[in-house]
Amino acid sequence: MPVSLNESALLMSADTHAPTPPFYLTTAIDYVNAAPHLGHAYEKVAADVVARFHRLLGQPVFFLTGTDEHGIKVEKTALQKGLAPKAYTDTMAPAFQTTWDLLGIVPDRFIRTTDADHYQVVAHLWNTLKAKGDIYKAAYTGNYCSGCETFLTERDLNERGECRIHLKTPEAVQEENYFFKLSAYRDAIRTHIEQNPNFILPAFRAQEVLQLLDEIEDISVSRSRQAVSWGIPVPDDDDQVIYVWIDALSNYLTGVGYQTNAALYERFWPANLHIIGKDILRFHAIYWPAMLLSANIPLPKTVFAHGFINLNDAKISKSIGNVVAPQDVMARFSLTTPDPIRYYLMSVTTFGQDGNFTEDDFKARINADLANNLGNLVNRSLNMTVKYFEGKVPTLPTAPELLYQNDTAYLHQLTQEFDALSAEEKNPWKDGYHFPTDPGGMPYLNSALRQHPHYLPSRLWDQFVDDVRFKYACYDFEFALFTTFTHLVSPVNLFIDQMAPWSLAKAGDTDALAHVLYSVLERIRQLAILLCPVIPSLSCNILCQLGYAAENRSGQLWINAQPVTWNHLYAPLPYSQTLQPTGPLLPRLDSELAGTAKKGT
RNA sequence: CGCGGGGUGGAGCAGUCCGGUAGCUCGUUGGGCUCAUAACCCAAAGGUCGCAGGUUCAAAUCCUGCCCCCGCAACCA
Repeated sequence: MPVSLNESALLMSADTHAPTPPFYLTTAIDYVNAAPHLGHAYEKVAADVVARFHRLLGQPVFFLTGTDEHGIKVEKTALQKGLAPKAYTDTMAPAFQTTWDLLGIVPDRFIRTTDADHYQVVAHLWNTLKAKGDIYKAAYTGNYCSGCETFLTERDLNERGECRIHLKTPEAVQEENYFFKLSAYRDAIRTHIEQNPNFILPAFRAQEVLQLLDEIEDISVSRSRQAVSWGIPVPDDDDQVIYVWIDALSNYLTGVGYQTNAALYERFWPANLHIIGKDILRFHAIYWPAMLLSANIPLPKTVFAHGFINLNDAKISKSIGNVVAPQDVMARFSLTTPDPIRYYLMSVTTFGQDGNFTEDDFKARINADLANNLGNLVNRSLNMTVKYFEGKVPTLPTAPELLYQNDTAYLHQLTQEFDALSAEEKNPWKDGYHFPTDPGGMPYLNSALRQHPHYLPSRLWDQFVDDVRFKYACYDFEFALFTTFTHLVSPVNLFIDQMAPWSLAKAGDTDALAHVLYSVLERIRQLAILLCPVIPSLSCNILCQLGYAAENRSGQLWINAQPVTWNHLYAPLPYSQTLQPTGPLLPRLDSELAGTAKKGT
């Protein structure tokens, strides 16, 4: 049965009527000198979750990620391997693309800084800045290490000021380079940060940037061709090559067709969100806006600096040798879907803070939330429907289209009760995530369920659903997921225990049984949609098991060849739809089932 | 005296602004149920809230001093 959507009638939340403006987001582009690991994946997963969330809201989304391929390190590595730089990066870029593909990350474009249109954009931007008078030539003094044959930065030096690799004090070498008048934009950027509290997130990072601003000087934006030949040439100066800043940052413009695709560019620029690591905040919060201001291009709305994922409390690092690729995790746990990794990365820590990946914690979280709580809920519910209703969605007296708009006595009662709550209880998320509790210590929703087990519809449920949406919109993935599992998934399990459908079946109370199971299946359907930004393939699996023709492709879910949007939350499960149960959603990690799955794959 | 964040039951955290029975998730133990993936539901155990003083009838929460950890200060995702 096709899903019938009547938006105006079915929508419960007024603001889902809000217009759906385009949403453009980017990740940092990865330097191709090493293979992608869990840390790279973290940022891309987060970006993919944001992209899927905004697609779910019905917004046109453009999601850009890619690789940074120029520079001395790539040049040297290529040389060691006996390859031309481009030939070398041609072997590295696909490693990133296939890893993202494996993780279900679906960018709208994968940009490489070696792409032809990017050369065009960088040259254009350079000329624009130069025409503005913001690029000038001056002497650059750097710490040159003859062993490395390159300029070193502070971090390349040890406590004694020596090159960490060659243990030699680098010599101060001077060369003529082009500089960008960064200092000219100091005040404008400070003002912009102060007036736009969402420009740099989390907020404490904005404070750091404001401090940094006091110290900035003009930056060198080119290198001599002898020092670095692998890069985009400076227009009209064969001796100079554009250094990383202008080259790498401008990928965000190239990606949406700046100078090459006016329709795309005008639709999506300025970017809504640059997701970056905390290590490169300075460049995105100061250098990048300065260049854009100079070129008279509107600034991005938000730069979000995320933290790093540690591995067993240690920084992921080649020298420590604890680099773990997403593929390693999938192999270790015989995963057939990347969703556990996605779920773990998004729930392990508050986005913006550092997180920590350990095998034990991974196993514990995935088992507790995805296998036991959600997976078992799906499994037991479908199982009972097969057993008691021959695998078809039970039929209720009320037409499904009316479930979410009928002002039944029950809803009336619930509404009254809800309205009687104090303001604080109605908005449990004010300030510090307060959990209103009944005297038994359970969250209020559970208390309500005890008293009103036939809880379709439920304003409390919708309250939490709205809260989940709000948390996603704020990039608070941890709490979006926490709320989903604690206040939405768990209560459905509780509901089943309270109603004991197996007892109803024995007593032959078919009406009550139908109501209970329909309610449960309908909630499961909603949960699949709510969770799809993070665990799209499991969500798709659930919808398929519920009997829908569902697909997970192009970075979103589809039902009957239509993209799933937030409105689908209130397009209830059709009666009599035939379920297609396929067994446990996700085997417990390290369980016998997991072992079986291992043999199977 | 650089700026900022933090030290709460086994783990990870909330609560601190606006003092008043110490809360959540996971884990552990016991019980229940049987539809289910050793699952689900219920209950219990477990903390002198970094240390020392002070204010107060009352301090995790306010004041003072001290100890420890972490982030930022030109390119490590």
